[in-house]
Amino acid sequence: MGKRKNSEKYHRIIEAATKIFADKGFYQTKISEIAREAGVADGTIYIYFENKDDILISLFEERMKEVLDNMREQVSKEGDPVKKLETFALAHLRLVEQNKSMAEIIQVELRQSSKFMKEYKNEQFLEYLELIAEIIRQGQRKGIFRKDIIPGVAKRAFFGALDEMSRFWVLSSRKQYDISTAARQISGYFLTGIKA
Amino acid sequence: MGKRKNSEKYHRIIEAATKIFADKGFYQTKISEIAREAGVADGTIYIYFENKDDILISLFEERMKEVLDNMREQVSKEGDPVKKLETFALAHLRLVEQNKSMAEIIQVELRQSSKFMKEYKNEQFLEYLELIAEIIRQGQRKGIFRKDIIPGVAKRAFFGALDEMSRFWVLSSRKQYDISTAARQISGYFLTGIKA
Amino acid sequence: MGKRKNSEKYHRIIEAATKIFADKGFYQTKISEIAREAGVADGTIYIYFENKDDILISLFEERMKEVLDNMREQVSKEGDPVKKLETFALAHLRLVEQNKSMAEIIQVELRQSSKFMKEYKNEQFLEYLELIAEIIRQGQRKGIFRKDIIPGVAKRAFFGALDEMSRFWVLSSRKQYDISTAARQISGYFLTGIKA
Amino acid sequence: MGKRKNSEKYHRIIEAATKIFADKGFYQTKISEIAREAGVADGTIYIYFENKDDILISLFEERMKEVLDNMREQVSKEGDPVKKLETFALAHLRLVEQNKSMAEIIQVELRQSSKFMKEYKNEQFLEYLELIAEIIRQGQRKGIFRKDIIPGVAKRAFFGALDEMSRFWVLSSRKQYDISTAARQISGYFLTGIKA
DNA sequence: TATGAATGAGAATTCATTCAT
DNA sequence: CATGAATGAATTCTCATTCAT
Repeated sequence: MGKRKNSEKYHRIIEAATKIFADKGFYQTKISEIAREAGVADGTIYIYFENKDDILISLFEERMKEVLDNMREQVSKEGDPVKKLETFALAHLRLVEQNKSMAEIIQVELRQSSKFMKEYKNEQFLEYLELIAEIIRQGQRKGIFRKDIIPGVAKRAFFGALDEMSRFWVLSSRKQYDISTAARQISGYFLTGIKA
Repeated sequence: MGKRKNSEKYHRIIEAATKIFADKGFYQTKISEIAREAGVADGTIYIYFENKDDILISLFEERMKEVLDNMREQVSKEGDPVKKLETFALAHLRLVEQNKSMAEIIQVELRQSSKFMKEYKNEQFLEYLELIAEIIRQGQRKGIFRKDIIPGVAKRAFFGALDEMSRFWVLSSRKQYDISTAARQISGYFLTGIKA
Repeated sequence: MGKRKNSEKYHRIIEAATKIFADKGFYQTKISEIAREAGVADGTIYIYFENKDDILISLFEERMKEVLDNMREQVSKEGDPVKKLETFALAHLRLVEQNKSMAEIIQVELRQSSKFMKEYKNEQFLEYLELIAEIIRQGQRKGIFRKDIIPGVAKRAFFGALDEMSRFWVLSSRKQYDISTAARQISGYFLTGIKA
Repeated sequence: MGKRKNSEKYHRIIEAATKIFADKGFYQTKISEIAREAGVADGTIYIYFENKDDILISLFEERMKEVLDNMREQVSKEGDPVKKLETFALAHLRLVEQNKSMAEIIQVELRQSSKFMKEYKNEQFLEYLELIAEIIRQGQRKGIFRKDIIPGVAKRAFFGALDEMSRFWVLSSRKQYDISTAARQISGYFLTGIKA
C-alpha cells in the first residue's frame, strides 16, 4: 500500500501536522490532535505514515523539494550574481512570510532539533545552502566578488542573516519593517561587503 | 525552598544537564539520566529545581548572564565601533568553541524550541542582540556607519551570520576553517556593507 | 448469511489460517495475514466467518470431524481390541505426521488455550478420547484387559502418551525414530500394562 | 534496574500473574489486572520486569527450578527404579493438585504457546523429562526394564500419560478419581509394560 | 537534605471489524 | 459477493514527579 501520496487524506494529514507542529512543537503535539485537525481517525494516520517521526520528515521533504525547485528557477532567471543574491533574499523572506507554519517547523524542529539533526541527513537543506555558494563562486569567476571570500563561510553568513531575520518574523507578532525592506538591507550590506 | 545556587550539587546538576541536553535534546533526556550523570538521586534534582523545564531555564540564565557580562566588558574595551563589532564576532565564535554543549542547547532548545520560545521571554538573549544594535547606533552617530542602516535589522543579520556559522561548527565534526578566519570574514563583509 | 461452506474461498481461508495459526499462534496472527495468504481481501473473511475466533473453531470442527470418522472406520476394521489400539496409535501418529499444521493448532491453540478450552466445549475431541475408552471397555468385556483398569484414566494415559510423542514430533525438526517405531513402542507397553 | 528478586513486591507480582494468567491466559491478561491483583501501580511492574513476556518467563523459571529440585530429591530417596517411577507419578500429580494455577500456565502458555515454545528454549522442562529417561536407563542397566525400550520415547509416553491426566484435573471441576488412584494406575500399566 | 521505589497519567501504536463503493 | 480504506477502542510501556524513610 505504500504511501498513497496522491491521496487527499495524505495531504490533509500533512496540512494538519504542519499547523500543529508549528504551533506546539513536535514533542508536544499528540497524534490524536493531528488526527482531529485532519478530520480522520487516529489509526488512519498510520495508514499513510510509519510513525510520528515519519510525518515530520515527510512533511519536510514534500515541501522542501518544492521550495528548492522554485528557488532554483527564480535565481536562474537572473544572469547577474548580484541580482541573483538579491532575488534569493527576497524570495526567501517571501516564502517565509507565506508559509509561516512550515518555516517555523523547519527552523525549530528540523534544522534544530537534535533528534532530527543527528539522525536525518538533511540533504535538501544543504542543497539550498549550496545554491548560495554557487552564486558566490560564479560572481568570483566573473570578477564581481572578491576572491578572498570563502563561499562556504559566506553562504552561511548570508543564509544566517536571512534566517535570523525570518525567525524574528515568524515568532514576533507585529512586524516593524516590511519584508522587501529587510531583504534589501540584508542583501545590501552583504553584497557591498563581498563585492570586489 | 529557593534555589540553593551556591550548593555544589546545584552546579553538578546544571553541568550534567548541559551535557546531556546538548547530546540528546531536551525531550529525549530523562531526569534519571541527568541524576546519574550528576551523581545524585532522581529526587535530589527536585530539591534544587522546580521541574525539568526549570533545569533548562536555570542552566540558560546561569550561563547567559556570565556570557553577557563578559561580552559587554570586552566590547567596552574598544572605542571604535568597527573594532567593537570585530571583537564581538571573534568573542562570540570563541565562546561557542569553548562551550560547545551550551551553544548547542541555546541554539536547539532555547532559541528554537517553540515551547520555550513562546512561554519564556528570553530577556538575556534580547539584550545580547541589543548589544550589537547599540554598537551600530553608536557608529551611525559617529558617522562611521551609513545612516540608512536599520539597527534592528542589522543586528539580526550580523548575529544570524555568526549564528549560522556556529551552528555549522557545533554540529559538524571536522572544521574546515579556523574560528578567527570565519570571524574576520563575517565581520569583514558585514562592516564593509554598513560602512558609510 | 450462513457459512457458504461449499465455496472455494471458504476453504482457501481455512487453509491459510491453518498454516499461519500453526506457525505463529492464534493471537499473533493478524486477519490481514490470513487474507493475504488466502488471496482475498480482509473484509471477505467476514463474509465467511463471524470473527477471528470463528475461524479457529471452524477450522477445527471441519477437520476434526473428518479425522474422527476416519479413525472410527480404521478401528472398526479390526475385531481384536489389542489390534484396535495398535491401529489407533499408528493412525494417530500418521495423522499428525501428515497434518503437522493442524496437529500443532489442536495442541497449542485449541486443546490448550484457556480461552478456547473454557468457552468452547470441545465435543469432537472428547469423542476422540471416548473411542479409546470404548476399545478398552470392549477388551475388558472380552476378558483381554484387566478389570481393574479404569477406562477414563487409561484413555487419557494412552492418548497423553501419543500426544506427548506427537508434540515432540511437531515441534522438533529432526526426528530420531520413525513413526511406526514410536507407535509400536507406545502401544506396546501400554498394552502389556493393561492386559489381563 | 536489576531484578530485586528478593523484594516482596516481586513475589506479589509473580503471585498475581500466576493467578490471572492461569485464569484467563497470557494474551487475555492485561498488565493493569496483574497490577491491581498485586496491589501495585501499573508502572511498578516495570521496575521488576522487563515486559509482559518477562513476567511469564520469570514466573516459570522461578517455580520450575523449585519443582525440579524437589522432584530430584524425592526420586533419589528411592533406590529401586520401579519405586522411583511410582514416586515420580505420584509426586507429579500431587504437585499439579497443589499448584493448579502454575500447572495450568505451564501446560497452556509455556509448553504449548507457539510464541514461547519457539522463542524460549525451555531447558528446565527438558531436564524434567530427562529425569524420567534417566530412571528408565538405570532400570535397563539393572535388568529390570526391557532393553528394547527406547528411553527417549518412553519418557515422553510416561510424561504424556501423566500430563494428559493432569490436564483433565486442572481443567475439569469435579474430579472422579483421586490422585493417588490415577497415579497408581498410570505407573501401574506403564511399569508392567516396560518390565523385563 | 538525600534517597530511589512507587506512582499513574499519558501517548503511540495496533488491529479486528465495518461499510460505502 | 468482494473490496480495502477507515475506524477507534484497547493496551503496553514510559517517565516526570512525589514522599516515606
